[in-house]
Amino acid sequence: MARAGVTVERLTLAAAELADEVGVENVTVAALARQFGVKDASLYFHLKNAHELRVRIALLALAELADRVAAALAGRAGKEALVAFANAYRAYAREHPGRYAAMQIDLDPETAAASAGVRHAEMTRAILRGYRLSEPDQTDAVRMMHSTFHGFVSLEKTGGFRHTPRPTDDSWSRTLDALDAVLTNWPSR
Amino acid sequence: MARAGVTVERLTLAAAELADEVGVENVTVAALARQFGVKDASLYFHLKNAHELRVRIALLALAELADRVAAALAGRAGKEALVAFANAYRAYAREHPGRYAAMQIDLDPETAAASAGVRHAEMTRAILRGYRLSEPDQTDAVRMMHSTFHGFVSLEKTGGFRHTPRPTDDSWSRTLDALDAVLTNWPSR
DNA sequence: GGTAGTAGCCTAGCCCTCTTAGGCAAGCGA
DNA sequence: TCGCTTGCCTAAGAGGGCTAGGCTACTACC
Repeated sequence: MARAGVTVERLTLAAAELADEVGVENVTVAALARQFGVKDASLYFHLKNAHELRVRIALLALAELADRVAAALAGRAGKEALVAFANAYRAYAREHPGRYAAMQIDLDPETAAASAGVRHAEMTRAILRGYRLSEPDQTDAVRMMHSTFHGFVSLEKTGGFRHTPRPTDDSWSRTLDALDAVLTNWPSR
Repeated sequence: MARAGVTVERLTLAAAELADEVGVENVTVAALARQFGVKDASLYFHLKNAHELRVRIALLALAELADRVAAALAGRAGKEALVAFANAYRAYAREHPGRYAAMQIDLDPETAAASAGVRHAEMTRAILRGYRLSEPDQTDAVRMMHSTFHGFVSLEKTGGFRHTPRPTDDSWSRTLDALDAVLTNWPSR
């Protein structure tokens, strides 16, 4: 019997695409096996378990997002950098809902530390260079920014903004204005 | 054979408690049936399907959270109201992780419109009375606030803040300061 | 107080998913 | 060419979701 040529990389990519189509919760080992024309049990030669599959999707997404953000950030500073970062983040979440959802599963500390999440955090910090904040305000600001981005994107996706007719795009750009304003004028204790 | 006395209300409550213990994704019809000393198939007399169970948890959580927030908001205004709202929100999410997670599943429009989510949105708007914002800034501000709260709580839970030693409580209170600052000084277009 | 009718539970059974154990064959290196 | 590793297989069990159809306890009504 011919070999199907299954590798962890190909599995992960296929799983990520499947996640974007049908949602992470429906990314099943069996469905993936079908796509590769292989029996489900065979995938356990490449994978420890179904959870590992989801973790791999998350790690892939984290890396892809970090790349995108890095590209968006290149050559920009201040508010321009903030907006570019935010838009890259939101665009990725919209284009890849399944991958984005996978990013939200909690990784164990070592995995997280080795992930592109670290790079991501560094870039968020880099934005703040345009706003001259010192510690611990910088950390707080990074957390607030990330919270706002993630919260907005997440609520937008689950329909949390649907009861008001105002276009979410407009709210998004005004939210970024507000974020820029508060970063330039960070309150003292 | 004696009747077990299963009702949709008792099922929902038990499911919500189960969700807080083991996570929504592990709230299964079978597990619930075991808790009631009943066969799993019997629950389909009370429930359309497993998804309905999760939706019911979400609706319960939405109502409970709205109650909590309403209580916290009573007699307060301005920043005090903002902080009280935010803390009630975060406290609920921490005490009831499973219920909170269930709140994030997307409800179909009619269900959402009939849910306590509406009450929740109204209360968020009520906070802004202390900040004299007119439309559409008000809507944008509501969305930004909700995004920040949800994003922070959600990232905190999944460990998104773990790579920095700073206590999340401190970042939380500073984020609220920042939010208050930007609401009092909302940027013009 | 007997007797419908229905609400509440049950068994049987199907399909799907996850996962382990053990087997066979393809293809590479010696 | 031989053998060993790698990649796939079948078999099988556990558990969850759900449907169909049956039995029983309670209710309401005459």
